[in-house]
Amino acid sequence: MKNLPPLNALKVFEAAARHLSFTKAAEELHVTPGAVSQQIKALEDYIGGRLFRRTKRALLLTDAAQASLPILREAFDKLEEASRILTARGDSKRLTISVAPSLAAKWLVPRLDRFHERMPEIEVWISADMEVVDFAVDDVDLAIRYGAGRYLGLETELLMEESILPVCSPRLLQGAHPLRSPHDLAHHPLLHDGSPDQDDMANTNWAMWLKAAGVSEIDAKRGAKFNQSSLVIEAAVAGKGVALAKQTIALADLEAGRLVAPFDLTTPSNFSYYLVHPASKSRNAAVKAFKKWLHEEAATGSVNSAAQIAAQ
Amino acid sequence: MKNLPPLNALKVFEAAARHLSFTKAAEELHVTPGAVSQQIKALEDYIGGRLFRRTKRALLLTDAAQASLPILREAFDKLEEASRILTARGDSKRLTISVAPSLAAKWLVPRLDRFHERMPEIEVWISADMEVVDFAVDDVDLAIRYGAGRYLGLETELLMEESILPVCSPRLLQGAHPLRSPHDLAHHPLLHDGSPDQDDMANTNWAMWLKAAGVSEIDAKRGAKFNQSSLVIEAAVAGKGVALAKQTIALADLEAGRLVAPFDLTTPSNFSYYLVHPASKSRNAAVKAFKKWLHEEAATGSVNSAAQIAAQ
DNA sequence: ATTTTCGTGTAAGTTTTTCTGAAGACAAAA
DNA sequence: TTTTGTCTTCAGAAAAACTTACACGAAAAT
Repeated sequence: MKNLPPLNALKVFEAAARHLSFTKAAEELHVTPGAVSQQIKALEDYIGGRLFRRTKRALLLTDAAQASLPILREAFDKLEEASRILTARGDSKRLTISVAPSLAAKWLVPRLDRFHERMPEIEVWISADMEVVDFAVDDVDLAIRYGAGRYLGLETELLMEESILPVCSPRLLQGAHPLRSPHDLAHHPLLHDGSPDQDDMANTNWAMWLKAAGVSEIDAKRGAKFNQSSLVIEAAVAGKGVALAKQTIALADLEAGRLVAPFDLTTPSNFSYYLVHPASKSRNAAVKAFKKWLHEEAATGSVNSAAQIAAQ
Repeated sequence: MKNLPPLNALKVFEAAARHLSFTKAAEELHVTPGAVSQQIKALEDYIGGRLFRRTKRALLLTDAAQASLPILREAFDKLEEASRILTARGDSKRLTISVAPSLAAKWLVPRLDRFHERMPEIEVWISADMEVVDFAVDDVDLAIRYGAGRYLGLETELLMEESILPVCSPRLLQGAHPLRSPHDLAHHPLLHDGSPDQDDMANTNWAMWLKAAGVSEIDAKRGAKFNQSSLVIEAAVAGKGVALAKQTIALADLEAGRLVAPFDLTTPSNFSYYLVHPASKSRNAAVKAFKKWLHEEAATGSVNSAAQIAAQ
């Protein structure tokens, strides 16, 4: 019965008309300018006329295009509204995220208010669990996992890489045995990260680190061991010794000055943080929005809003 | 900036919700029920909830889906309106069709009012010309050509096949030498279709026809020759002899009783009618509508509106 | 109570559409 | 003039949509 125009072409046209620039529209839509050009051409073929007057100076809308624009905007506004209604009901605005407790405490939670600012209508539930979740059983929409990136039957994408570095309270830089070189570690307890997800490959334990640093006289087994990365950090903040910490987990305390990195020797981890979810969740609008935000946070690095704002 | 839902899925949902049936929606959209089911599922994944309650008895809308529906309808109405505005300007509502004069006179023009009824906003211009059009030069949107279907660089699709049969005025069935068998043709002038697009392969000229009918004693060269198929028909209607006519061109006069087919011997032509246009026109809404209508007319066969209505 | 019919759901594979990447054309800015 | 920015075009790649084929359950028919 109906005779609807090509919808995606209209969407592209609306963006191009708003910016009066194919390039800008392409950016907004996250496609190449060529794709925009082709969609506009398709719509022009469909209507049998031009939408833009391509003058030497600039891009101008034809009268018909100009006239259609307000109506088009209304239409898209209504589509968005309809989408909002559909998305808002039931449990759909609750997003359940499964994260390891340390990453949750030291990385995700400190940033979460920024996501809430952006999408106040999405309620985020953090499920911090040492166990690996079963998407089929638990009602989890998205998991952030630290590992090698192989999760069969699930869609996986890299969120950020991890690296390892020694950190300690700034107080340890002064005092009887100030930390100046790796050899000074002899005078301080070592704090070990024994979290179960610990990368058992090279360079994430003190033995490996000391070897890489060329220090042989220190017993790598010395000191306390913690089963969560965040606890290692807490111990270091309390001045209990020098922790070999995950950079990501230590970041907030480093920025706050509660921790310092005494040596300029950071080694990459073989493990990284991955976003993992079942294929069906990949189309979910809330999951998409949260993933996008996570990627932005990971790219920004800092926990500080200021840095976040400056980066934009 | 914007966060639009998947537009095609919304379109499918609107149709499915309106019919409360995936199958009906599939018919309306000219796709299979499976395609509808998948689009609905995609939208359900996107919103993270269900759109339909699948009860044992029937398909019911969820509250959210129900609530979104009126807004969705408004949105699509506005999109249609925008499309109308875009299509209505300039020369876009004028469709120029290139047709051979005989087909124009005897087939297309008698039916054209039915297209006008359906799409009153599209103004159809008939360009009846013996010459084959050059789409680049003439401002032609669509051509109907009689031939073998090979037109390089242009999109081509079969409209209908042609067949050849002898026709004459009903008066020739009575009188001194009534036409009862092909042998009776000896007493009547033969009318020849010498139009330049004439199929030069077998069975479209009297010599071939007579041979096929097993008549050897008649001189196939006898009688008048016309350079347009429609003129042959006119001569036959006027009782000037027996024409070997294209079925399509003769149809209107046969239905009106001005012509009769004295023998039950119709032979297919090697040529057919093809719709031809440049690739860019294939997306044009007006061209699409006209092509669709042409196909329906070709399938219906009859010129009569009554038959047309009955067939629906 | 079976069997048939009808409609939805799912999987695999194909077709169509859309997009990218690379190059070209053209005009404005340097 | 060269450089830069923007639109356009093309072939090929990627993604989306669709078809075909079949499974399943409920309603209708036998």
